[in-house]
Amino acid sequence: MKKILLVDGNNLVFRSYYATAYSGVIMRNSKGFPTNALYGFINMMNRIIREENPTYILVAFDKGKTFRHEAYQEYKAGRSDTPDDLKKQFPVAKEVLNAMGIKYHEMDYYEADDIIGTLSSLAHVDPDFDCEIISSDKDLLQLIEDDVVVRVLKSNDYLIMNHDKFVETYGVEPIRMIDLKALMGDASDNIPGVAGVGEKTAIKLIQEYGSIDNLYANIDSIKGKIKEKLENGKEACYKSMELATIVKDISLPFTLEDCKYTGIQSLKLKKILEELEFHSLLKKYNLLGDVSPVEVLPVKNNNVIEKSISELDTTKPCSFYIESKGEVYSKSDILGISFYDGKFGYFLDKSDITKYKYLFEGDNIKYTYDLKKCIVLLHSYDISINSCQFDTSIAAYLCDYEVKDDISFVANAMGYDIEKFEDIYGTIKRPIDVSSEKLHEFTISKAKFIYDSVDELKNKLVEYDEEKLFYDIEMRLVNVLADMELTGIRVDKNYLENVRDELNEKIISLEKEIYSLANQEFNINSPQQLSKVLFVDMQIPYPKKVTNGKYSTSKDILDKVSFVHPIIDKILEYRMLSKLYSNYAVGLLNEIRDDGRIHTIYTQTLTRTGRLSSISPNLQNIPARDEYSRMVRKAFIPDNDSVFLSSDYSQVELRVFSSMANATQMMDAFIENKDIHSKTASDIYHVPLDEVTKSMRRTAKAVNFGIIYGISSFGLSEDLGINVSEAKKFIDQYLEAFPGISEYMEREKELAYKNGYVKTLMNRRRVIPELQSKNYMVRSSGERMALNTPIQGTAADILKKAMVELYDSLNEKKLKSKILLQVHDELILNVHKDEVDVVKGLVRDIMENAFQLNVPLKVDIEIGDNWYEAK
DNA sequence: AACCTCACG
DNA sequence: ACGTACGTGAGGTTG
Repeated sequence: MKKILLVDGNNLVFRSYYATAYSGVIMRNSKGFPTNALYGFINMMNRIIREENPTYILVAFDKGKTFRHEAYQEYKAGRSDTPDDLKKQFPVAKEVLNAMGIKYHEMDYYEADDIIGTLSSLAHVDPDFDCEIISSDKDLLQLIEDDVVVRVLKSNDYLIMNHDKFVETYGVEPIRMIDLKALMGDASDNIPGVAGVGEKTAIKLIQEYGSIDNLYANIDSIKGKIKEKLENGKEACYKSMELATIVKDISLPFTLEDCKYTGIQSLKLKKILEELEFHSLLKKYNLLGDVSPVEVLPVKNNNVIEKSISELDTTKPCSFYIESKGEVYSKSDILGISFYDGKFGYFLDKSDITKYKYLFEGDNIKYTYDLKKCIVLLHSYDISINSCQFDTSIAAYLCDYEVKDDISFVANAMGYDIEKFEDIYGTIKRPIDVSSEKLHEFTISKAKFIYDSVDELKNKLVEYDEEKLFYDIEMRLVNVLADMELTGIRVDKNYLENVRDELNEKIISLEKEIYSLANQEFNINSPQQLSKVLFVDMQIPYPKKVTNGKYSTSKDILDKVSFVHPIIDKILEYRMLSKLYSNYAVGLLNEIRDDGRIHTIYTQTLTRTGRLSSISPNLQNIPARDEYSRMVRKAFIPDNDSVFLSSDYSQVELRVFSSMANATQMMDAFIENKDIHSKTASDIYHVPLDEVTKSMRRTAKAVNFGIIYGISSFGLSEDLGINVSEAKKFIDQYLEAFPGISEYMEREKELAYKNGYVKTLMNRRRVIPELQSKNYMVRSSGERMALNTPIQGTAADILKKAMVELYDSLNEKKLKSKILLQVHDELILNVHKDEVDVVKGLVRDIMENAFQLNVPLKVDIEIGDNWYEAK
């Protein structure tokens, strides 16, 4: 069976352009020619060739001059904002395809879609051909047949849509995509659709009526608003249908057989890539040196000469990379370690690690990727790492790359070609046997990437003004976190086992009660079954409007109907206990290591705001709010002769906010050390402080939280259980009572729109592409991120800074006390009994002076014999 | 793998 | 007219 790939070239070029253009800066070569769309396009084509290894391929383009539709004028209007910088790149894209040996086609009067439609239908009738269409445009889904699939491109990966999957997703045949588009329209293709009808309604209508024609034939069976909309939009609907229909029978000057993939023409490609200054791609295609005109070159990673590890010069800077396997790194196996000195590669065999201890402990400059992991991995060999001044994973994180455990993601995002870990070693289920030769080659290619990319990342850190953040906070924090992970926290296993058994008994008896109240047995953990039992079988009224035809069984819904039937409270209790059981009793017990301690792993390069995250297990979400939390928190205990000290920042995010917004009234409250929520209540309700009621304080507290999250009246109303207009009133009163805040928020948003990113007080950056979205929801969400990130991020910066200072200070003073945990605004320390007073003073001093805001920082410190009591 | 639910800040 | 609070991780069910 032959297979032809049909690529929507226009779509790919557009996507590549807008994927990077949003950041505000368009990539250009030294002559100023825009290259951003080409870069993404070529990489994408390269990936398609690599992954699909096609024998037949065709890329279709719009000719952009004349189209079949009368609606051309409108079409053109919709696209007339195509930037010049983008238009210029199309001809070059076609040259590149030529050089890559890939056929492309464009045609007067027709769109790329029509060329693809025609070829797919040719492939469909030809028994020798299967067909795969590649695009992110859902319009093309109408072409799906049993032997025609569409690879729908998503932001980072893709989804294969075949006939069955389409039917499953939309509940109608693929050809009905036309009818759906005719109803719901498509802004990006300038298809109007029926005003007021969205995806949900469209799907429902077509599922019910089968087609547009049948829908209008039976228009009288529809009631209300929808009927009105359909009648008003009838003309637009039929017009849209015409626009949405892809032509499948144009006459093409070539056949499927003519679309053979012929492979790269090296010289041609080299010339174009050089002109574009795509050095990484030249490297990828191995086109750097002399290229013979006939040779079709394979893509190769690494042609570094490997020398014996004993020859590595320990006085020169070098990069190293530890290749390791295993899901949780501190428990994982080292496969080998590579070095690269700018010229040669070296490989250190696992069995020789101890012998070459000096390579890590010398004071020459070193670079690596995920230094914390390296420290933890080498700790068991009794090796420490000195003078590692640059961690690529952290630098890339600060430069807003998406950082994963697998180095290949960052490397490929930066234009280097490193194969994915999985592609080399397979998965746990299906491991691939890797020869020693390959292991050396792959591992060295990673060390080489680290070495080669240092300058580029350093420059970016300078450009973004993040050097201090990088060197003085994040790089120093690596050592602190490594130490915390290695130290771990002691857990009373026996006690926790008792808790587990106790919970189990309670759960079993609750289960019985619930079954008898419901008069049936079912899986309480299944939201689907539970909603049926409650809202269908037992007829408990659903307290909210039903969305998507589904009942939610979440806590806030159940809370609202708890008075209706005693089963509700039982279910809520069951839920709480089973969560406690599986997540915090069994879950934590499974994480206790042989040393009787739990060693969480902190991820320093994950969150979009600068916070840490904690995994395997997550020790940042141990219950704290209700009485049950006592049971779990009591299981965490200090070492012998020690106590826990917990120190948490009081209202740090609000303090940061008031300082950044220069909200003087709120700042005064902090300066005068007043209860902030009561003070807020007093100001928005215009009553004296001593007349603030509990309910007023609760409302004020909710609004304060809302401010931090980037307030919306809907969100506040949900939180307070009031209606939206009341919530809006509170917000208005708040903004009136605290002059400056509203202006501050507008300023922040404006800046975010202008720059495309926001910054914390320590210059941590977050790019917010959502702000460019045409979708109101997505854009508003972006605005909330723009408001929240500087606050949450600055608070994170502050605690990180305090951590490195405290860590150094404890070491310098030779104190035995150690930082064990970080939970976003608090630290938990194991403090030796002799050191309690001095450490308490030290912690307070360092945390409260970690950063100079326009208001004081304040910490609350508690001491206890377990985590519960220290809180 | 995606979704729901719920634990934390 | 949209359909929502910000940032996380984990376990369970379901497709």
